[in-house]
Amino acid sequence: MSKTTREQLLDAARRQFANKGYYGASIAGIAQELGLSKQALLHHFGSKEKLYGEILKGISDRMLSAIIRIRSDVQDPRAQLEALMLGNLDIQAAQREEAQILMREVLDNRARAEQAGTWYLKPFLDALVDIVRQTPTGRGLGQAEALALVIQLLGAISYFAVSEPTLKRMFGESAYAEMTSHYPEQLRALIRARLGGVSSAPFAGTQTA
Amino acid sequence: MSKTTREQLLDAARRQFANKGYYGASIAGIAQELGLSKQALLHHFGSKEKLYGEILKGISDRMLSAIIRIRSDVQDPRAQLEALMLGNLDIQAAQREEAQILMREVLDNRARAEQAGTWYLKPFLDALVDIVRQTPTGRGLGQAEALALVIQLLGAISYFAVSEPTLKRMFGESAYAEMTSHYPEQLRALIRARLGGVSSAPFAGTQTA
DNA sequence: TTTTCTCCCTACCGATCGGTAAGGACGATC
DNA sequence: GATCGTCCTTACCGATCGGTAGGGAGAAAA
Repeated sequence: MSKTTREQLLDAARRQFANKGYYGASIAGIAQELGLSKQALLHHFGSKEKLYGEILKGISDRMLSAIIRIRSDVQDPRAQLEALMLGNLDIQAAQREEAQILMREVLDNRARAEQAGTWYLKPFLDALVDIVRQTPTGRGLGQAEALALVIQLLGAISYFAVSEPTLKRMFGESAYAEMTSHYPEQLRALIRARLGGVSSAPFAGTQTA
Repeated sequence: MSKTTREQLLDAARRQFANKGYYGASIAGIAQELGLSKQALLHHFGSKEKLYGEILKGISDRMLSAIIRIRSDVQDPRAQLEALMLGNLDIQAAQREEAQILMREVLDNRARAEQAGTWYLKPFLDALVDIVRQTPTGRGLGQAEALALVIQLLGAISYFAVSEPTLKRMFGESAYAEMTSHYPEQLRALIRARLGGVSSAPFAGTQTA
């Protein structure tokens, strides 16, 4: 409740960038959500580009810290993957918006500030490839094959997070809710089918014998 | 070489809509690609919305006819899935652009002409769910669970098609090319791991015993 | 030759975009 | 009380957007 204007603006901006994209969202529209003029927004962030950059940085920071935390908390690489996929890239409101922003970033391929949108994805992908190649299935794979597998898994979860509004409209609220309730288990099934099952509970952090 | 102006405009429009999105692409920019003015484009299509609609319709027609063709040509449902995923949603230039457009359509969630972007996706998804529920693995799944599985598979391939420019920039042309060469086999591995292997060649259309 | 149709042009319109300029309200500091 | 920085305002700017109005070139039809 005691959120600063700046934080409220960031929230509104994240929502609008996720829903309409960078060009589709206007700084006037974002500011209007709080009953402010666009110059109030410019006062806090300087320019639209800088505002967007701050949102990207927030996403990046969250992802990287999640990697570090999970890699130190969890031992089994397959459990690490499950935790990263189901935990970090979760399906909560803010997380889904972030997934949408990332998907747009990947789609747009624009040279925004020296590929600001991609430099921070690289360490995330590298870490995932690294983890995959530590699993029994992944040990036999080359770098490119492991990357292909990572992209598949990322796609499986991102696509779901991203297509929520469309799926809702297509199948109705209740059908979508039912599907959502099944999605984590289906995702776990996919990861295990492809990489081999994890011995115990996903977050247990099974010690390396 | 004897492509009509109209067809060339459609090609240019598809490319620009894929790269920049609906709002990012301008009709003046599309027409300029052929050295024409935007009124030349408006003469052929009437409005930007109608131009975009024609492109969506083209994608829709291609997808639906692929479903019909494959469902009649191939018997085994798992082989149908493989054929639809690896054949229809292929990774050629035009197909990739179509995948990008569809991804943007799914992301945007705008009410364009009574959800023009989604009505034609529905039968495609319905068909895929139908096919999945004919496989040994899918027979035990409810509608929602089967849909979740379909979204996973669609995500795995769409995400790859869509993130090509980003991946290229991140890992370099050669690494991307190597990954691309491995992708179909990795995708087949994913489908088989999740749905059970197909007895013989994927396109053989194994008769129902 | 005149008419008509196709295809494309220049010129212009209102709306909206991101951003600048200048200043008012208000609390803290001196 | 005067000064200063924070936060926000209205007013305005140039650029670009999709779309309209009207006309010119040129082939086909009369």
